[in-house]
Amino acid sequence: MKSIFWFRQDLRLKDNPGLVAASKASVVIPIYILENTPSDRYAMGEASLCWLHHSLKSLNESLGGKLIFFSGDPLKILQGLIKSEKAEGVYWNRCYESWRIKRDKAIKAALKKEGVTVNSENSALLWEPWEIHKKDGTPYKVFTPFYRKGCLEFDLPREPLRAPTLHLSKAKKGGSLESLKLLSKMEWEKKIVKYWNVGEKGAHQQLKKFLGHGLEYYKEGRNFPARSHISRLSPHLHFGEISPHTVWHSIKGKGPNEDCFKSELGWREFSYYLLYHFPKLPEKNFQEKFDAFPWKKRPKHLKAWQKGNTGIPMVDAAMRELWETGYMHNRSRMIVGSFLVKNLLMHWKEGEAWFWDCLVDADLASNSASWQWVAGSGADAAPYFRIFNPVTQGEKFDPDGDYIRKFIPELKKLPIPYLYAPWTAPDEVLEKAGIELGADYPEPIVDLKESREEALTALKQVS
DNA sequence: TGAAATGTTGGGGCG
DNA sequence: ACGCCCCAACATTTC
Repeated sequence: MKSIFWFRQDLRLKDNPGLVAASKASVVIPIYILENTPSDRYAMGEASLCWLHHSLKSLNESLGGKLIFFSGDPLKILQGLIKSEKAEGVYWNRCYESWRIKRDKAIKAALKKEGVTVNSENSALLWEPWEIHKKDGTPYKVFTPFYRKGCLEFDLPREPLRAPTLHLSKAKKGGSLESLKLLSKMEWEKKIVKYWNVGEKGAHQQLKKFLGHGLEYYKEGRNFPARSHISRLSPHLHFGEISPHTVWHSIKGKGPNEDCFKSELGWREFSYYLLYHFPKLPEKNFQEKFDAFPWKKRPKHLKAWQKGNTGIPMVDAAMRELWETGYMHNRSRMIVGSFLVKNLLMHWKEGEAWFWDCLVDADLASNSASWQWVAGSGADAAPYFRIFNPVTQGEKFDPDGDYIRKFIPELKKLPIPYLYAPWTAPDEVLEKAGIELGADYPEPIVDLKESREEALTALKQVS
């Protein structure tokens, strides 16, 4: 007897409940489908496609080259395969984007009708979104009670499963990884390979590294973008190269920062939870009062923000980190988010779209929930008056200037404290550092104080 | 997981 | 020794 296992965002063998279920039932035909999406909005961005390519390559190696690739409409592809392979079951792990939930439901119904066994499992979340609710039955809208009362008191995450013993069969039809042409469009590949170790093995190595010397100072250290006290597991988690359960249980008893890091996994759950209960989260303001806000269109400033040419070093270093590595430190994400939405008064969707394209960890739930959080329009969001000062943030969280100098080499010779605000440096300091403002490095595109005042006045109206 | 303005306190210099 | 002022350091309030 043969079953199809459909890999999706669970590109791993360890702790993979769907794969375990399939392997218990029968010989397994492993496949991956590059799914068609209801609109470009949901199609993967460049960085994600690049990561996906390498992750699939690694997975295929773990499967002895037996993974077969398709692209298009999953239902048609599955129906075709079931026929040609005489398969009797289809297994997968659940995804939580609403278009996928709807689509998977339809697939399940159609296949069951044809007498096929269909089984889906949870591989991605510590708590299923529909299990957690307030006493009155409505969903939580505030993180702390969601996490403490809703999740932790509901149940503790299950132990991770071992990789199953697989009896694999290679599908006769279908294509190679190269046929998906995931790398066809851009130059990201070389960069990604340089900065990351993509795949299940890489994910576990990264976890080990974090447990070895990141977690110990996590609570404090995670605020400093130049230091390595963050897990950097987000892309691995997004693609399911490692499960949140594995991470959760691996940090048990690992010191005083354990709970702090666990609650970050909690925020990931909260984002998925919000997306599940409010499927419009990627498109609509969670708080409707923001719908009327007159966001500005300023294409030149948007471009300057995207490419890290705002003239404000902490913002530019962060944006260049993103462009260079496909990743951005969380402290930096808050700084550039606040700057775009508040100092530039541009819609959070502009930022969300750029991150979607550039981040290797781009994730519909986390990305839209977090941008709405920054903008103040989200659930349990930052209040409208919380506006980061990128100069102060730099002074506090990049005290040695390492982060700025790493990503903005033209400012290398500029001494502290002018490094955080080059426009305040005396002429002779700039000259000595070999910088001509406006030529070697831009003048700031907005005045921080004025734009702050303007944002406060404007945002006060809707709040 | 803010920043800036405003308020309070207490030590030290000085007449 | 005393009152006064200055101001850094910290606390509170406001947006």
